[in-house]
Amino acid sequence: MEFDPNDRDCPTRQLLDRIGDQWTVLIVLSLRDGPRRFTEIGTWINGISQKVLSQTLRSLVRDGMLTRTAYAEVPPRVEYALTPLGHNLAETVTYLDRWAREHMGEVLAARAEFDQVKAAAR
Amino acid sequence: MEFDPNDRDCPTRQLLDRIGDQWTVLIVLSLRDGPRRFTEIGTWINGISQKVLSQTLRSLVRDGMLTRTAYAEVPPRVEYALTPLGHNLAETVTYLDRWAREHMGEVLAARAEFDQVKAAAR
DNA sequence: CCGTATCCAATCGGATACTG
DNA sequence: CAGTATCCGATTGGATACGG
Repeated sequence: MEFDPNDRDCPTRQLLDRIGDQWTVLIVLSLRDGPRRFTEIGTWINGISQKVLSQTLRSLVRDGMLTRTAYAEVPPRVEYALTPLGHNLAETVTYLDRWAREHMGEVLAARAEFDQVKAAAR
Repeated sequence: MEFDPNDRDCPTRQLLDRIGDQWTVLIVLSLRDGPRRFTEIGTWINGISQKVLSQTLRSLVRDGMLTRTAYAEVPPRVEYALTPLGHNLAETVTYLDRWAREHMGEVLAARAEFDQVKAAAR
């Protein structure tokens, strides 16, 4: 069976959309080194709201990337962990992470250059 | 200099956001094999509107990923091509593409499983 | 602690129409 | 052909409040 992301109706398009979700990448990265609790993830990822974190986690569980384990304790404890499939994604996403860190300087420079030329054109 | 995508104000966050843009990935992929024209890209990527294509291309040029070359012909011809930086991103994004194609089946199965269990719970 | 529910502002993105 | 401009519906996501 073949998948073609260019096709609007191909499910891979949905997958790329998911990765495209800015939060998915960060959540997956945050779980590379082992399971974490709900609040831990939220703290690690600066700026995500509780609602969005909850939504994103749920859909990642649904897609088989994460497992959710609730312990019957007081106070309650819930841990999220990557599945094998999730780990696989994490590896891929790690390339993105590395790329962003390595090339951010070039991008910033390109932007400055672009904006300057544009301003000079007036 | 260090970058931390977890920090809300870190520019790498913006970079990941850009990659997160569903269209960026597809546009970059469409240019892997060489320069293409505006309409070509739009045709290859099923479902993108002219407006969004235009916007996305412009910001990719600004970020130094793409070059835009306009030829003084009638009818006009404009070609977009990856810069070295863009090629670099393309390689990284190719991993995503491959990942999506290879694991789409598993994701689909996980979803079906998840929805079934959820339905049975009622 | 770990969420869900609701409201609402802002952004996104499609459709359409119009220029160089 | 390669865009830009405008309108507008749909989606997103934050803030807040509340429940298990």
